[in-house]
Order: sequence, then structure tokens, then C-alpha cells
Amino acid sequence: MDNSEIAQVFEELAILSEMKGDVVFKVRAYQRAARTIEQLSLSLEKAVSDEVDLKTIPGVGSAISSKIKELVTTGKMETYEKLASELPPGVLTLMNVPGIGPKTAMLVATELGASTVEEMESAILAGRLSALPRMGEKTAENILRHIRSLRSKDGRTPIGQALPIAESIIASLREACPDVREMEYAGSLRRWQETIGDIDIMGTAHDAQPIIDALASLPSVQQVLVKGPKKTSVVVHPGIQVDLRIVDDDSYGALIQYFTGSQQHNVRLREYAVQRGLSLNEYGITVLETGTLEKFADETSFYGRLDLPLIPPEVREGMWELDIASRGDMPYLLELSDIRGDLHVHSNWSDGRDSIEDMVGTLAAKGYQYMALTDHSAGLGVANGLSIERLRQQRTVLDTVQQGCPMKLFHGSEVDIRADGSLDYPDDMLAELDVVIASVHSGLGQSSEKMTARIINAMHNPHVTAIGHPTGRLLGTRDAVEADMEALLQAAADTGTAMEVNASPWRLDLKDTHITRARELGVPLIINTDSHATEEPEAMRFGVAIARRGWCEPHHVLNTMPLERFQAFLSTPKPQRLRVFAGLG
DNA sequence: GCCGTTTTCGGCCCGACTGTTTTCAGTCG
Repeated sequence: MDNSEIAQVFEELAILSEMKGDVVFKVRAYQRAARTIEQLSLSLEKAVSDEVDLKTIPGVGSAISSKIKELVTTGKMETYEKLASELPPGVLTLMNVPGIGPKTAMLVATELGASTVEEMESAILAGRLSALPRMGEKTAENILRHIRSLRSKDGRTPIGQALPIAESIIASLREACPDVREMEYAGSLRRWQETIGDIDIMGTAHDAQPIIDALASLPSVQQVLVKGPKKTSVVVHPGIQVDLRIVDDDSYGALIQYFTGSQQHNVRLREYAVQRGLSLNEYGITVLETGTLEKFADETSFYGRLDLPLIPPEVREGMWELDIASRGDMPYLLELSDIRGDLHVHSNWSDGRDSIEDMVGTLAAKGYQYMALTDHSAGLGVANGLSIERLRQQRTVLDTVQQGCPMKLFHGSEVDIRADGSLDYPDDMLAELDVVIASVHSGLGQSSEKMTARIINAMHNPHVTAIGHPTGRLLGTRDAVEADMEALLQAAADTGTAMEVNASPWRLDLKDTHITRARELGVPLIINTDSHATEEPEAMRFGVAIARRGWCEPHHVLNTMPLERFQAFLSTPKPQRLRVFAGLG
């Protein structure tokens, strides 16, 4: 049972507990635990078997700690089972509909006998819902609308799709309204979560009305939901909600802080503020004793008023960031400008769109010191993988391109890890390459045991520099392979194999919690774009952001090394090269 | 159910919006 499954049980336990009528604080405790568990880098299953004290996890005390242990060891939780059996079947399902909370779900299940969304729908159509206490025609209509919108779209949007939309809306609004001063996206987008619920745009201007009008009249807008003086909401193609808020300059700091969240971070920040006699809201900070509202033009001064440094949006998840920041221990997190090379790049020699020369030119223009050309190996026929002969030819071509190129060009390959764990080129061929990225592309349905052993086997090869896109997931399209991530990361640390953070916004693989764990175990990380065309090296910013969510500093990431040190790393045999990575070699 | 430079007991974040109501419950972020 993995962490997200455990988190799911606590999320549902919170709902059941609320329906039963438990005090809200108990409900919130379950909720908070669920959200913390979801973010945890360490597998709880492993923590329990290692007898780690779970009470060190924020929001986990003795009761929740023993519930986790029960769940991990028996696969069940008595409290949950008992509550679920006492309540009408299907109540949890009903809550998937927006606008339906625990109270309404209970009412619908008990009074109307509905246990599925379909049964609820027909009860509403028969007019039975609006007859209930505190329910009316409007409520019934709204629920029906939500049921229908639930069917028409599938939840959250991958960040790679949402971010360009947000950026283009901001550009359009700035162009249409020169009066706009500050303007940026907030919410989960600004925290670089891998998927986005809706797009929040915040800004300042002398007059909000022209901006609101400009948004409502953008060609991509499908529907205007709310058009008020303070808040405007529209739906843009392809069905993403965009909220816009415009305030005066002097309130912008509190506004952007509030709407960046996360909710959990804001809850903790407000608790922290209350202890200091201050109350926070989206307008500013109120001194409780005097009732005066202080305003802040930017986030730095907002956090500063709480004696805190600016906490980077990527780590505002309500975990330990507040403790770390208040101790003065907030590290310098990796920036895009720290990246000195890209080590996973394809050309039209395999399945890339553009020539070696064009790819090299694009990367050199970014000011990188080095790159690795890593076309696919022969086994990947669908990707026009390179035979040994073509691979050697490519080397001579690359040597020619290197002439007069200011950037060091490494010759590499993205070598397929076959189903049995062997690699697609013989060792003597691999030894000729500067950089070897070993990746799984087929046999993705293997059992966890097989897949784990398969990847670890590749790590034991002395020529394998890194494992590429380790879980193989495609956001919203393909699930991660079954594998024991803890075992993989441990093996990476033991063998001196780097793990890739694939920056493609459709992959983001490793993901944030894996990155945190890798960092804790001393595994070298490499952030690569896996580019197949000249516009794709831009994706490096996604990789850097996801690494920041994993609290990466430059020294956790291999391709922040200056060229000379990176060459020293490559030329030192595994696993001794870890000493070079750690700055000891 | 959690937690402690106020506390081992008594607190526990803040506000907007909606729809149903005559003062507020439910939901959301």
C-alpha cells in the first residue's frame, strides 16, 4: 500500500467522520494527515517496517500513527470500516460532484435512497431533491449542472498545457490594457504542481474594468461565469476555468500570497501569525490588539512582517517549510540559471524532428557549457534506433560539429533496458560513449518485482550514467510502471548511478516526492529535457521547478557542475564518482 | 485528533459566495 492510497483512506475517513457528526477538529486532523501523507517523500510502508516514529510527521499523533500502522500491516482500518458500514452506501461517490459536501451527500443518500450519481440525477429530475429541507430549485439546478460538467471533462489539466494558456492570457491582457502594472498567475500553477485545477491570474491597475472586459472578450473564452467588480471568472478553450482579480498596488502582496496557497500552507501561516497577535487575510495583516490593517505591495514585505524570509512558492505545501523558514534555515533553491548543460537530447538520426546542427545551435544559444546527444538505441525500432554502425558514424559527425562550437558535445545514447534487464548495446560499445542514459520503453506491464530488478540490473552496468524517465509515466495518459522506488533509489546510491528528472512537462519524472527522497539518499540527479525538437529545450524550466518542489539546491544536481568537474565525474568509475559529486573528489 | 517560548487542557485560519432563509448552513479555496 503506497502513500497516496493511505492518504486516500484518511481523506475518506475525514468525510465519513464529518457525516457521522464528529467534531470538526477531528475531521480536520484526518484531512491534514491525509494531505501531509500525500506529500511525504518516505514510503510509510517502509517507515513502519523500519519502526520509524510516525509521530515526527506533522499532524500525526498517537491515534493516527497507530491507524497508519494498522492499515499498512493489515490492509484495513477498523475505524474506517466501522464508519463506512454505519453510513448509507454510496455517500462517498456522491461527494465527487462539486457542490455536494458531506451534509448534502448524507441527505441525498438517506432521504432519497440514492447511492450513485445516476440515481441522484434521476431523483433531482423527478423533483424529489427540491422538496427536501434547505434545498430548492436553484440548488437542484446547480447540482445537475455540476454532474454534467463532471462528465464532459476529466479533472485536472497537466501543467504543460495550463502554463502556456496562462502566459498567453497575461500577454493578451497586458497588450490590451497598458494600464496593467503587476500581473502574474497564482495558485497551483505558481507552485508548479504537476496538474492544475484552474488558472488564477492576479494583477494591479488603476482601473480594473477595462481588464475585466478584455478578459471576457478574448477569442478563446467559451463562457463567462462571473463578471463582478472584484472577481471575474471565465472558461477558456479547452474547458479550463480562469479567475481574474485586480486590486490596488498596495494590496498586491497579500493578494498574491493568499491566492498562491497552498491552502494548507496558508492555514499553517495563519496559525503562526495568530500566535504573534496578527491575523492574515487577502487584504493584508491585521494587528489583533489595535485592529489596524497593514497593507503590503509585495510578498517579500508580507512575509517579512511575520519575520520570515520569502518562502518560494514551490515549497508552500504546508509541510515543514514554515519551521525551516522561521529557524532561518531556508536554503537557496536551484534556479534555471544554475543549469550548465542538457544531457538527454535527440536528433533526426532517431525519432527527433531536427538535425544535430540545429539542436546543438539551440542549446549553445542558451549559454550551456555542455550537452549530450543521446539518440535511441537499435532495439527501439519504432524510434528509428541507431545500429552500432550508425552510432559510430554519428560520432564522427558530432566531432565535426564540435569544431568551432563553444559548447562541449558529449556523445551518448538513450539505451533501451530490455525486458530481461540487459542493455541494448554490448559493453564495449557503451564504453565508447561519454554519457549513457538507460531507459525502459517496453514491457511496461511487468510486475513490481520484475521491473525493480530490471532497472537495478541496468544500474549495475559500469557504463550507465543515469536512468532516464525512471517511472515512465505520461501525465494524464499513462500510469507509472510498478516498481519499488525506495529500492531503486537505494540501488542508485549504492552503484553511483544518477537518476534523471525528465523535464518534459508531460513526464516530470522523477516527480517531486521522489526527488526529495533521492536527495535524502545522496543520489545524483540530472535534469534533462529529452528534447526531440528545437523548441523543447525550453522545458528545462519545468524540470527546475519540479526539482525546487523537491527542495533541490544546485549541489544536488549534476548538470549544475562546471564542465571540468562534470568531466571529472564522468571519468571517475562508479561508484567512486559519488565522491566527485559530493565535492570530495 | 493534534499540539505547546500562553497551555498536558483548551484551544484549534479566514473569508466569499450561494441559496435558503429572516439569521445562517453548506461548500469552496
